[in-house]
Amino acid sequence: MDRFVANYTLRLDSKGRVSIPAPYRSILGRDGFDGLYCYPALDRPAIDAGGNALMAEIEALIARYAPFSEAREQFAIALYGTSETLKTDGEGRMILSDTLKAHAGITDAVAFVGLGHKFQIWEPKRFASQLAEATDQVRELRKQLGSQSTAPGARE
Amino acid sequence: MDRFVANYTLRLDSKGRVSIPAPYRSILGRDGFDGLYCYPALDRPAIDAGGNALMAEIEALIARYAPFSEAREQFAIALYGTSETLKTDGEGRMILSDTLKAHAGITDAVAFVGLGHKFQIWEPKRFASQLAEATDQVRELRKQLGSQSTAPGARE
DNA sequence: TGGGACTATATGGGCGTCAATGGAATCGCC
DNA sequence: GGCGATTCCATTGACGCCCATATAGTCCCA
Repeated sequence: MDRFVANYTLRLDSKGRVSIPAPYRSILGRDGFDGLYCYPALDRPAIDAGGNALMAEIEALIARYAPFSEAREQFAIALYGTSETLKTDGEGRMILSDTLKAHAGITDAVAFVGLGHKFQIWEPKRFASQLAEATDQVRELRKQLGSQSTAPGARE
Repeated sequence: MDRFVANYTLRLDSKGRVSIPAPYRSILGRDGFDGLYCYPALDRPAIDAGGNALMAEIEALIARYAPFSEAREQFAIALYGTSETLKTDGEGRMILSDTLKAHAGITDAVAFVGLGHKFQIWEPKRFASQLAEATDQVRELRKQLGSQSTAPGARE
């Protein structure tokens, strides 16, 4: 299966449009999705985005609960209620809603970050610091790993 | 299959009319439903609404119980008995009945909230707090899922 | 191997159409 | 003949769609 990888930083034009990186577009195309399915990430100032694969994932999560059950309604409100299917124009651009931009703190540029089956959209500066933090953590973890004689396996 | 997603807040005009969001209208149209099937949500200050798909779901729910059983009668009364089929005007607007507006506490604006196979209509402020609650619950559940070794599609 | 043509991607802008909303006009029932 | 309800028309702002330009990477060919 195709995966979203790498990261790209692109600018919004005066009308708030952003090009979806061409590599991502072709993956979405093969996924058979016209447009872009996205929603605010739960505990990060970022936007989760993808195609049918991502939507199926959300659906599976909700489908585990019986119709009309309390839990299902709550999930549906939080997940479907905040999801959007953005249209793309002939040039492969989209327009982020104000809600999404506010959640991620996006103003005039965005960073697309591939996460495999989906990708995230960040405000570039926030992504940079997020990436630095993640890198630090990995570096720290490597130090610990390096001092061990046996293969990793222990958590923390 | 098309799903109701995202949320839109629209205002009632002086005659109590509200536009049904265009994306929802097109889904209802494809569903082959003229008008809007709706009823007060069972345990929330909101209105459940949809088309043929929603009606079929309710029918399936009721059909699970034996004819003339107490449960079936109760469900039928609660759901069918309170359902309404609202007409839409040429511009895709509807007029909520006083009963429905009272149930949801609606006065001069409403929030349409996509839940996949159906959507709900809320008083905007109430929806905001409900959404916050639902999001917290999902976030909490995701933590639990994240601690499992085989996490099903958890929302990042 | 270096240069030039070509292609594709990102970006900018103009314009027509549609959606949301407001109000007027018409029809119906009492 | 009122009065509410329904249908029709008007406005405005946003959005979709189209075309233009630039820049970078690629390919071809001398």
